[in-house]
Amino acid sequence: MHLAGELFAEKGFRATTVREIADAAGILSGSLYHHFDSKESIGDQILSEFLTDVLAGYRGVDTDDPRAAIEQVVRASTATLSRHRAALTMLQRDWNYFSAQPRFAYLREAMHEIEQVWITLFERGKRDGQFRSDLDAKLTYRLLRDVLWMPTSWRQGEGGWQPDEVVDGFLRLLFDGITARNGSTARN
Amino acid sequence: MHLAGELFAEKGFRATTVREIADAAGILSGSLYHHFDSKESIGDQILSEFLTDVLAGYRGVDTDDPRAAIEQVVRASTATLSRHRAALTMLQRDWNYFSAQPRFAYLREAMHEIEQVWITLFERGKRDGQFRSDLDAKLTYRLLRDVLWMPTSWRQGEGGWQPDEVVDGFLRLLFDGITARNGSTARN
Amino acid sequence: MHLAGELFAEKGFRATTVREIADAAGILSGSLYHHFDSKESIGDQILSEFLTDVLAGYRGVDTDDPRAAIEQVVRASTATLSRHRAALTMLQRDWNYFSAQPRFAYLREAMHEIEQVWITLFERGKRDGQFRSDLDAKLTYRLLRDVLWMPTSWRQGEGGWQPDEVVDGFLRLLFDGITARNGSTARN
Amino acid sequence: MHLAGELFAEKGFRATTVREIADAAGILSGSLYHHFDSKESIGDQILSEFLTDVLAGYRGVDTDDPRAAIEQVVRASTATLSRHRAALTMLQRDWNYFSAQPRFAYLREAMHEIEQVWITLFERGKRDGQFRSDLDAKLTYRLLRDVLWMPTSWRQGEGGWQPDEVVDGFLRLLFDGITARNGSTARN
DNA sequence: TATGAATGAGATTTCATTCAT
DNA sequence: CATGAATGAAATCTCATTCAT
Repeated sequence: MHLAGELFAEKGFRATTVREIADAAGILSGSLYHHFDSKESIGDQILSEFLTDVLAGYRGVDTDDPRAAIEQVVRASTATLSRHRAALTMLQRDWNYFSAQPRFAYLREAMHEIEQVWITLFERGKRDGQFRSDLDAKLTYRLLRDVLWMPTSWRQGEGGWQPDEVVDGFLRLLFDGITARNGSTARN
Repeated sequence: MHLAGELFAEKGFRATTVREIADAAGILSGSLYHHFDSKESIGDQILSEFLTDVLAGYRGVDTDDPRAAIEQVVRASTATLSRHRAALTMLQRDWNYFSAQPRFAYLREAMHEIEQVWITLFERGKRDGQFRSDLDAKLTYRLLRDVLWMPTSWRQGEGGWQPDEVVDGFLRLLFDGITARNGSTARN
Repeated sequence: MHLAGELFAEKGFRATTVREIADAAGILSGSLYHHFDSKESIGDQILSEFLTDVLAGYRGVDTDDPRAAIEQVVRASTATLSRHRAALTMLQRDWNYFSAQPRFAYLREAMHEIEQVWITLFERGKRDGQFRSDLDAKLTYRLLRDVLWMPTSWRQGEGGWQPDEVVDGFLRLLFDGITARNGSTARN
Repeated sequence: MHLAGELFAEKGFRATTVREIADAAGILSGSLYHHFDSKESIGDQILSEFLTDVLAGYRGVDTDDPRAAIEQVVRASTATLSRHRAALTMLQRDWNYFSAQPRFAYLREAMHEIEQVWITLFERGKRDGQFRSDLDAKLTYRLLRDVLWMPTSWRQGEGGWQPDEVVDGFLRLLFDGITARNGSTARN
């Protein structure tokens, strides 16, 4: 349910009451239970759809060039993430709560698969000589994920940036950093 | 209260019950109220100490060189943030909850002051020719803050990185990106 | 409805939900209301059919000899009860619930009629000298009814007894007790 | 809690609400949870105390003579049962509900131990020649238990019998039946 | 200061029943 | 007749907070 996701994103999963969801849907709280088994099954549905979508994006990479692959992953991620903004916020905010439950074991599995994709790309780029040889693949992934996966709410509206601007700015920063230089390599 | 902060960091502010805090302290829940007015006053105390400390770090910058200043700010932030991991998690997770309350108005003010410091540094670096002239100062700040302010739990232990390694990796990424190049400009 | 009765017997009237009955019938819960006015009307139908049947058995006694009459009543009761196991369990388990409602006033009336039959037989047997003169008719009836009316689930299958074996065992116990004696007076 | 047991006995475990218990105790429903973890833990406490007491009575038999032992068991049972009238009714009424839960596994175990005591006594009496040799020990136990364990509510007040009268009537019935005879063997 | 019983508001969930289609 | 969405009352339970001792 889309409405529920918005509320979970805005107020947090625990802090959002079933009654608030029902109110937003224009029905009584008890009536929600015709559509869902429990509050947690709503969260389950939102999160599992989200991760299925994210993984599909990662698996759709169709190039062997690490730099190009990273660009594809970033653009795919960003698109997916903005489509599932609510789910992403839920995941960030209540990761400890969700990931501790057996029902949500797939969260850890999906995150692990995602990490592997990034690390593999970094390592390949280092062997190719395309990336700095002293790059710590795992550390870099962790730092990146923090940016890419940050609740994207501020990326729309508030700052007035278009999604593409944010992605371009991010890729530029990722490949080249902020230092001025002759002949930048970013942005094909 | 330090114990309370740890619990808030682990389970979230809302999800942590007063009884859990009291249990951790080895007293009964009712007895907590001899030490604190309310659960929110515990949160208030933790968060305000945290932000006071962060701002002190930002105000301690003692150089006019943007690049050096950014390094100082990053190192100071990282140190402060790792000292207040609990507070940081609380802020991230329940930002909407806290920032909506008049009692926590200082949160927005502090965040605004921090943003101004970064933007000023970026703009000065662009004028100096030290940073790329097409850098979007505000966007870059937002992207950076996401990394710097991410709950840092993963940065210790799990990956086995020392704090300095994380900071260095971050600065290197920030200044130079991941692309290989002759004559890196990063430190050490 | 037979399905409903089985469920009431298995889980109790209160604990059985309308949806469970509908599920067992292969329809949706709302559709049940095309067949019945309410959950209680299902209970009403089951219980009234049961008691009608029981009373018919009691009224069918066609001998004046108390001992023979008791045998007839016991055999008739046992047969009826095993045909209405579900109803019997409902009556036992939720007697307080049903008997407090005006709709189910006939329950008390039927039970009273049954008690009168037994007491009359005992008193007649005492006058005849067939039964012990110190027999407390009412107390004996109460003790007996407890056995006869016990939910008979254990009497089938589990122990492997045939219905006749149970009845014979009961009658033998009733007439002679457990003590060994020369020349038993029990049947077969 | 004694009050809760009375209500459970009167209305059934499921049908008794936590609020009714709290009302009876003169507190609010939420306040009950200072004393008990859950409604079921109240039931647990009541039932386990009851069965502990019953088993103690059975284990206290101090004679090898089957007839005397049965009398001891009956008298002990009756005393215990009347002390735990509420628990007994709960057990009868909601046996299916309780015994299906892992938490209440001890119920089945206790009932099994009790059954063994009776069967052993009957078998010994048959070998001694004291009881009828054609007595079905298990069937007789089941019939007896139905009487002894029937909710004893009616045994007080309504009929006006003293507990001893009921026990004596029961024992007389058990040993000798209802048939008139020269020289009864009942009642030492 | 600590205890522990109690409060009272509110959360999630259940369920018999209704009704437009 | 059946569906399935919705109702609304009520049930169990949680939890921050208070207060007499």
